[in-house]
Amino acid sequence: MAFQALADPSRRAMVDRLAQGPATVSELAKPLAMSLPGVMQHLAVLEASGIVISEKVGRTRTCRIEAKALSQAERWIAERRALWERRLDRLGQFLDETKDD
Amino acid sequence: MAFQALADPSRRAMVDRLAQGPATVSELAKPLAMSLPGVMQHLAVLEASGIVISEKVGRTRTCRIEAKALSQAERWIAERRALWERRLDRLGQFLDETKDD
DNA sequence: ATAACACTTAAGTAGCAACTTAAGTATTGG
DNA sequence: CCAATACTTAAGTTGCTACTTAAGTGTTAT
Repeated sequence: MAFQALADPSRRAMVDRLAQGPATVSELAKPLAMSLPGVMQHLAVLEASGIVISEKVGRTRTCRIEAKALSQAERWIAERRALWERRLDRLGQFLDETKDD
Repeated sequence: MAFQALADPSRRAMVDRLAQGPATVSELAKPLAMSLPGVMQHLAVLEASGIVISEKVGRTRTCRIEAKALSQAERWIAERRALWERRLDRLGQFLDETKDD
């Protein structure tokens, strides 16, 4: 669900902003050429994916990044890439070892 | 565009398979409960994102992972996470340094 | 030649995703 | 109190996504 969440440019902009530190919904919305309900919907997707957590105090909701969900997505990619690159390395090694036949 | 590509479970399954090594379109399709044209469309998305490269020889098309595109997506996440975690570290440090006032 | 194989193209459809506007609910400062 | 603030809910629209089937195009084995 994390990749789904990161697939949208507006949501990536929100994550980008939150990487600098917590922000309110309005602060997230400000740079986004979009209505506030639109931002809320994106926020809901980010929260459902576990990438963002928010908490309401008084009338303002403050959002922050949950690093764990980001790590998980990061690791998914890293594992596949590592598998593939290890394969390429073995292939290269094999070619080197057999090149003077 | 990479996150968009990785957002779909069928496409992730294809990447998963390709991480083990190159495969033909039919091989990718086999475990996928989907018509071949459906698989072709997913493949097109993966290729457009740069995550997969394919080459046709004779009547078979062989697909493989392009690690560069995966690294790029991985780094996008890593950078944001690092930024956020560095922030948390600074905060923890600050709290430690001022805890005996 | 011709049949089987491995895609490929085209065209259509159902459902989802990303918005919108309008109206509503708590908080908070004056 | 009441107006402004900061979201929140509901409902509708539009466009895109993930499929499908049907009908190709080359390639290879017989």
